[in-house]
Amino acid sequence: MPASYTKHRSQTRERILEAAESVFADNGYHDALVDEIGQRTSISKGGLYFHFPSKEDLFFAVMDRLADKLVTRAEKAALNAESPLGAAEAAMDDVLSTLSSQKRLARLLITQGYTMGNAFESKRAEIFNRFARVIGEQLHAAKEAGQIREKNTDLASLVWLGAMNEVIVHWLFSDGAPPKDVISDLKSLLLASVR
Amino acid sequence: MPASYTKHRSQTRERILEAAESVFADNGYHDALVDEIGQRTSISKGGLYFHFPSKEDLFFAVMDRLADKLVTRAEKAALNAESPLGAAEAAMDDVLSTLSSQKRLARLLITQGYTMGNAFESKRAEIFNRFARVIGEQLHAAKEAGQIREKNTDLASLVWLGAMNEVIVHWLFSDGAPPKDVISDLKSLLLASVR
DNA sequence: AACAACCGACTGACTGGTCGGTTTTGTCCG
DNA sequence: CGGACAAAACCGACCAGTCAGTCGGTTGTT
Repeated sequence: MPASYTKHRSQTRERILEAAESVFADNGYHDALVDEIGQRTSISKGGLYFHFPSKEDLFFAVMDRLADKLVTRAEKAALNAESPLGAAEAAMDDVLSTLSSQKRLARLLITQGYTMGNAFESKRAEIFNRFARVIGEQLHAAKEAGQIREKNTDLASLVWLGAMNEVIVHWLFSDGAPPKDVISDLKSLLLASVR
Repeated sequence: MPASYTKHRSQTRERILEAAESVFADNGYHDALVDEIGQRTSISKGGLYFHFPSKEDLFFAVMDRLADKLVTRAEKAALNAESPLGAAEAAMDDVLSTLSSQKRLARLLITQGYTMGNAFESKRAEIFNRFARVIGEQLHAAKEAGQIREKNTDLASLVWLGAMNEVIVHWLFSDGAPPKDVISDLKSLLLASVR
């Protein structure tokens, strides 16, 4: 296979992922039509199936890509903090700010996968564990540094994540305030929980 | 319509709801088959549709019934506490204990509805708001009583609920500890968050 | 008789995935 | 350079399974 193929190949893959993200975000896994992804990319169904073996694979690829982007951003934000606890705050702050301006992606990340059925559970766990680890590592470091007194940092990171998740869901489903508007209140609640 | 009809009618309705709960819990809304609910009740599909106008209506009826049971239990548990904050704890405790022994129902309540697609969002919001209100009212009372210093009790109840939710999901998807095993640690975390 | 309750074969819309064929791209060699 | 060959990339009509909901008919109750 000539080298120049691979370049074009990955460009097309990216184009498909982009369109698929959009279609999945709007309709959820189940109600998303492969044909619609085809239309938005101007690639026929057969062409799509040349690049991805199944709708399910395509969806997982979309989710992994999205999680990568968000986790990478959050980790970078955490680097600029001067203390472990500050880093945990910064990561949280970054995720909530980012999603606040992209409601569709927030929906995709948090709820649209469930429409797939039970097969989604492990993928959801995988993705949320990645986020939990980012928070959890910082909380653990904060404990080592004597910055907080909470011992069960794994549980604490679950609590933080759950709180973030619920705030987002409330925004999505009940027209609650955008997450970024409650970041400051949320921070003091969660900081108080571990100190 | 003779009176004796209504009695038998509501019995049958109950039988259907029971079976439907089981089938929806195992398979999620989308993958659940109306025919299977028929088999488990020994009522044909046509008979089912005599009692419920659609699969969707049946599902919502199941969810409402489940939420009723849990909320009622939780409210009763809250009554025995001697302080508002104690009542909030008791409600949380009760829900987590109850669900710990009924993994299938926990799944149904927390994730299986999503498989329905976007139409589920408002029902999810409705149900979670009921739980949030139970917690929120107690936290509000606790604030009035000077028992806690947190002002934003609505946000706090969202945080509590989100934390509970995430603990349950972690148990469901990642074989984490059953919620009842972390109740005590969770309590101290959440109490610390508002005090 | 009148109406509730129930039956279950059938329909019709839906859609993921396939596959035989076509077009495009890159390579090799005279 | 050009033209022949192969592989990649793409096409889209079609297939096959699925399943909620329907409806004409039957049974049971008052």
